[in-house]
Amino acid sequence: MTSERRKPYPFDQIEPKWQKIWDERQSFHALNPGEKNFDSKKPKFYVLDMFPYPSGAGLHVGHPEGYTATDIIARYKRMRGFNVLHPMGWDAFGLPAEQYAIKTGQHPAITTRENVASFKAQLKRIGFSYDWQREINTTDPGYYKWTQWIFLKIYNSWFNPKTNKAEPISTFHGEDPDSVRLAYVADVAVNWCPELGTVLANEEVVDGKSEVGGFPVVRRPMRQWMLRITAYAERLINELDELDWPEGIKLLQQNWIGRSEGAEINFVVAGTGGPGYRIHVFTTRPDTLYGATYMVLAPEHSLVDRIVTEEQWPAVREYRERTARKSDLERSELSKEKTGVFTGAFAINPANEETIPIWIADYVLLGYGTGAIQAVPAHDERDLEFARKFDLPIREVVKPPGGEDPIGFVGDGVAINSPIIDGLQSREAIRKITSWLEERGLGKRAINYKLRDWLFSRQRYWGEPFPIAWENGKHRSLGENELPVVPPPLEDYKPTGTGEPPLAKAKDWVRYSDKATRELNVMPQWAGSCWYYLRFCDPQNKERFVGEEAERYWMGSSPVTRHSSLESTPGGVDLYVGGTEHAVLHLLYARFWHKVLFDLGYLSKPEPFQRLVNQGIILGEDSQKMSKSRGNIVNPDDVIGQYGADAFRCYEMFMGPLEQMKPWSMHGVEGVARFLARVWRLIMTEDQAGQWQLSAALKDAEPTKAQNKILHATIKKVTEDIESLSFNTAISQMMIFVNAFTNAETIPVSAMRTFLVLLNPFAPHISSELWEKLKSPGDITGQAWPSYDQKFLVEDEVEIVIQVNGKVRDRMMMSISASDEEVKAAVLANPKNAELIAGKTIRKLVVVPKKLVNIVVA
RNA sequence: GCCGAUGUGGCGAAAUGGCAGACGCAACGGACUUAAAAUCCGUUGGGCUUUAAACGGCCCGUGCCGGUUCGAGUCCGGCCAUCGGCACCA
Repeated sequence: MTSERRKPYPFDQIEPKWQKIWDERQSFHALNPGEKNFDSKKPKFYVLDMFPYPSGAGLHVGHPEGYTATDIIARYKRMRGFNVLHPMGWDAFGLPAEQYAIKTGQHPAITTRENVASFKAQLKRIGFSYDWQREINTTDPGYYKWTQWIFLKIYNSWFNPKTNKAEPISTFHGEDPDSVRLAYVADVAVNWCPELGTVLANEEVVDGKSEVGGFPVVRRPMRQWMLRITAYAERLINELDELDWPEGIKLLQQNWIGRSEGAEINFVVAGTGGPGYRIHVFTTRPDTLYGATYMVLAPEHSLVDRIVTEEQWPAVREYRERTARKSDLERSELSKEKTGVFTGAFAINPANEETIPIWIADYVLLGYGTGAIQAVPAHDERDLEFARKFDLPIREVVKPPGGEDPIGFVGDGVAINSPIIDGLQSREAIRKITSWLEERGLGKRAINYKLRDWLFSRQRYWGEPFPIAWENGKHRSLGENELPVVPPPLEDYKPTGTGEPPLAKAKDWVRYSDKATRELNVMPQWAGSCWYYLRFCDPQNKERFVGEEAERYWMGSSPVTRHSSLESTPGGVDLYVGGTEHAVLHLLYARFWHKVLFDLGYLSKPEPFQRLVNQGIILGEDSQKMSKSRGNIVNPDDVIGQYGADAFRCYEMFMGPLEQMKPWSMHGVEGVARFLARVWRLIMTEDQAGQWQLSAALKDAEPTKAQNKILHATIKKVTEDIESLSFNTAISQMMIFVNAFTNAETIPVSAMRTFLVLLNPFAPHISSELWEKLKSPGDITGQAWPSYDQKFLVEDEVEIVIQVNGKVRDRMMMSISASDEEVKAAVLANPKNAELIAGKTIRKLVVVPKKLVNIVVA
């Protein structure tokens, strides 16, 4: 015999069998409204996974964690009578395929096709109930045609501040529509990564290095496409309120958007007076205006050139060049020590007409606020550090409430040395000085956001080309009838190294017409994932990015979930599960696109995802992050080969709470596999010849009272636990059920059938097979979810715990119907208790009905 | 530095303010077996104690310190540790 271990039950036969049946019957295909046999009486449920990038490395055990959770929900909801949309697809544009193409010359489309095929095979092997007829791929021209189409909608829109929403550009009546488009071109200092030969978004840069590959990143001005996501900052914050997302994720987005309320104040450059010589600063603390003893402009600020004095020019020029050369990494590394240079110019403080020096320093960022600040060293840590280093004056203008040292105090207190607002609390002082400034035209109330516009172009090959042509230095959109814009075939995918995109190499393709050339940049990987959940509703539609009726149905209101108190929820997808790594980027970008399309009237809801759940990371057996270098990666194929897909699924869920980070354990898989084998042997026994036969203990008998109790307790617990995504405890309860029936002389078939239905979402293969073996009617996936009967759960008697001063001393059985008074009397009559409380005074007697009595004595 | 999450046996974990450790793993003991695997049954937080042995009895125990309460893993205040996010955002 080889070392091949005998399988505890024949999962290696039944799992492929049922997967094939589901495929052939298309058991999980969801019909759209208007299709034949569509049942409009059923409520809808849209349960979505974050679709994967099909990498060459294949699936690891982290992917199927969330996928298993959603699959359980999908199967459960179907049994509860919902029309369930549960799709899967591929986020297949992106760097790895392109890098691979550079190395091997193989077209990314080929690698992508191969990787998708192996990912799909792996997912099918786990038995997920995806509707594969709805499979989509972001690199499919039939898909990215609509990604480009949405870009055109964004390009041809502007954000009308009066209506607070996006409108077609034709409704804009200003001089230059190009200045307000939601997609625009700007020369911006971008994160240029020489190694990758491309520009990266802020979010793709970690600690001054590229997130992919860890290469150094430097700042460099380039002409780039930007999306005006900042126009939506307010709505992106406010409309989080009614979403059922983890509070932590909402907070992450709020902080990312970073709303600050304050004032914009105008300073005039001394000795000039012209309107072109005003410095606008943003501050959250206008009440400290009297404490401003100098000003700082960002080194790149446009006013610097015009105000620097003759003798300061060399120093300023030298400083600017030095900061421009700094990479992000250097800027943050050197941030401990403040640097800066005096411009030689002075400004006038509008509050007291005082003349204060103007400096430049790289601790003031061009991209935030107005790129200029009033420096109040007494009440701002950074200004204080700077003032101390360069020996600038420090003036206290806020008195701390607790009598702390006012120097460096940044909290709220009472205004001092500030004639207009002296004696006022900070909050009140802010209000007063802001109106004072407003009345005199010296400033105004203002709100600022940390959020920047979205850098939307990449100098790469493997992405969606822009549907844009250039003529005489001006951009214009291509017609919708020209979509999709397909990237040209290339022999050489390598970056040009100059910052010019690889598409420049396709000379014929680039020439759009005699006069016009094509845009050479491609879109970032986020583009395809910004709207894929919409395409799933109607993936084959050739006329529209999503059919109106399909969108209204799947992205519309579903019966109110318990997580929301609202009549109608703002989000369309009922449950979205994925990793926290997308907490800000993908989820913010998708919300932004969704809102634009909603404003333009293409969608029925203002938010894409009503309920979001983040699955926790799965660590290796050594409790370390899984990684190639640690050699602790667990491959699902190995686990399934040894224990079966059902055991794999159940273990993924049994490990612990879904949201929690937890380590993998092969022993744990074994335990769950044993549980499934026990389920099998509850119904099947092996005869002399080694054949599986129906167990002799199976009878068409009524369950005993005890059996009914545990059966109904299991129905109750499993149902409630699935609803709350507490899959681990649902499985525990099913284990308790199986333990109770193991060794039972009589196993009622009816109880087993009910149990198999409960088990089905978790372990669909074994439950399907046993359902069939029991000659049960129909297919198990078409069964109705069982409900429990309270009458089986109630007992005649309950155990009452007796405590003395909070400590358990005894327990006794009491009738369920006993009144508090009867319980008290019985407890006091109990001889053992009498002994315990002998010689003491009873101070109090606490009775918790059906549970406990606490005798408080002294 | 700021924000957030987490902290319970040897391990993964469970517990509407009411018996801490369900369920699983590991370990140990037993049954079955020529033997092993598999399977089934049992023990298993720590300490003390009664007893010939067993049953039992008592005390301590949910990161640390304090509070509220008849009663706290759970609520409140303060700390510590680990992980994640942000980080010159004026």
